[in-house]
Amino acid sequence: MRWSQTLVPTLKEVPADAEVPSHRLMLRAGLVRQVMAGAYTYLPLGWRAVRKAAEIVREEMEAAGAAELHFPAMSPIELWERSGRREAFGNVLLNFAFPRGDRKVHVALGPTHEEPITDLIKQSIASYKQLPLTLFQIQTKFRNEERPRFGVLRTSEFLMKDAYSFGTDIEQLNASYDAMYAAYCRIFERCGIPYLAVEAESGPIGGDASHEFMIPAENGEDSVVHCEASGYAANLERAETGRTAPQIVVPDDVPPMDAVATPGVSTIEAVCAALGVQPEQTLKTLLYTADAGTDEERTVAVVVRGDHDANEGKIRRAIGAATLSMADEATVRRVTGAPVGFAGPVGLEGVTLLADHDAVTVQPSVVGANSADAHRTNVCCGRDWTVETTHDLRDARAGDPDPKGGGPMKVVRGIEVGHVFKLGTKYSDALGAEYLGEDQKRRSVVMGCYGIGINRIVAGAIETSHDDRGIIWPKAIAPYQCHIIPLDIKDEEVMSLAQRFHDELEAAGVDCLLDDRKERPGVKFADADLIGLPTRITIGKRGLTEGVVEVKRRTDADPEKIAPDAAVARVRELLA
RNA sequence: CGGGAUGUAGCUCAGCCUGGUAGAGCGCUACGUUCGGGACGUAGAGGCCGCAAGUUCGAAUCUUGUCAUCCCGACCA
Repeated sequence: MRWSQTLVPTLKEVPADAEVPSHRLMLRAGLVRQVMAGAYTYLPLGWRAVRKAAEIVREEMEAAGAAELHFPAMSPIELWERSGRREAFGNVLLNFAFPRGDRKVHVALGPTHEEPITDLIKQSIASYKQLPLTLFQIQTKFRNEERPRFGVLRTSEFLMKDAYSFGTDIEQLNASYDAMYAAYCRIFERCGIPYLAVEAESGPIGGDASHEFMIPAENGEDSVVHCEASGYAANLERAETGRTAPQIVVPDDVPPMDAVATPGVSTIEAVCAALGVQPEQTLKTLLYTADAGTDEERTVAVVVRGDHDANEGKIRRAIGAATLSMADEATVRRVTGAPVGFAGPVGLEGVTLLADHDAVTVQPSVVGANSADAHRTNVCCGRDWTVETTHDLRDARAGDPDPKGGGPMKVVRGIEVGHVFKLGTKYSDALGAEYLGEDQKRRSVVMGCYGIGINRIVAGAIETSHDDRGIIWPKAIAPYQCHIIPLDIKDEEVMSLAQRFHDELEAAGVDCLLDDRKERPGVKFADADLIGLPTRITIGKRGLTEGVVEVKRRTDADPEKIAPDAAVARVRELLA
């Protein structure tokens, strides 16, 4: 491809709205342009990279035994009502009605495609003999992001590969899941991006097992707890800590507990300022309502150290509740006799009281007094309040012991590029996708679902691979693999050699961008570094008089001078 | 949805406080000189100063409203 025949609007200056490196570079290198918040146009170079990533995904999906199909972006809102996800997605689900004849058609734009595909399976699968089956598609998805950000990393419209597996039982599900997991590893390896497979909560979609594939990156939106020694990796919501229940020891030199007036002081920060203590010397008591609206509804008080964050998933599992939410203000008043901000474990009644492992080692501690505008000091667990045992109830932190015993864990940021999880029968139950088993019984199909954000592969690659001059593309997803720069486009020998390199490389399957603009060398070199194609051939009059052209990788500091006849072979070697 | 900031040429920004007919650099066009890491000169093109209402003889500038974009937080199958 000649530069003059495509559109590569590179930018010398950084657009003011771009903050993260991938966003700035994608704009500067002419890969994308913003249309509105959360929606981007992919220009020729950016789109080529997306297509290359998508093709790798497609190949590996097919190699793993999945068949591609394609859904419309729109589907009837009823489908989403039947599964209960119109409600669950809320404003995230883009949906609208439009007139058709004398009636209204109400559609949703797919944020993912569990509903349409389950409906399809309901219609097409009748027997266990047709299972297992894995289908996938690469499609534009729509989600009304409340806050789009980080350029192309978080948008309201994005390209996603989603695959769904259907099986008769858990064994078939597990086999499909493992095959997808392995395919994902191959995909990210082929794309040349670093990744981490981390244990994850399966979230509102349900299911009982889930992994996220993350690109470690400073600007990632998610936190990953990781131990290199043991290989343990989990996202923050999920990460266990290797802590165990400590012995509760009451120090014998602590004076009796005392009440202090703390008018209007309702946050840990304010308590510390008012009483001159550190957050880790305080305890916070959080009130939750478990299983709201059921017979099992109850109030739960959770005590964690002042500087720690409670983890709702862990609390929910500790008490075996199906749902858990922060208690409302009325409940807090009823239980503690005080407004929000003054709860404490001392004398708290009528609630299930839970404490995190670290909470009982704060001796003495500062806690809320369960009365307005007051706190207690010199509080000791085992003396002034007590629990039978303690649990792991808080978010993991850097330095926490690894549950696999590997040693202190680190917390790193990551960009989620892929997610695999076992759905079970949530959607097949809701939408009636059943098969007839060998035993003559009808059962719901057991499903798994597996997503990859294609745009995120591209943005994530740039986020993790660039320098101060521009992008450094991994070979597999670079828009072109070789950048050919004729320095003097009016010189016939230079130009015909450039064209020859282009044609020979293309014939050999190496795609090339030939910079045929009438620009000064400095401009061409700077743009070449910005765009960051893996290899570059420079052809100049000066070199030709010495009988050489220059070949270099984007990552090389200096070019190598070689005979023109050897250039094509050299480039192919460098790309191999 | 809460908090903060910003909208002036294709891009980065000045001008606004103190109202008087719109500026710079980069980019773009033409010509000349240059020509191996973002050249120089000369001459040009390019602006409902986000939008609306108001105050005023007069608004980029003051007031009110509104829209958009970015950042932090909440949210995020």
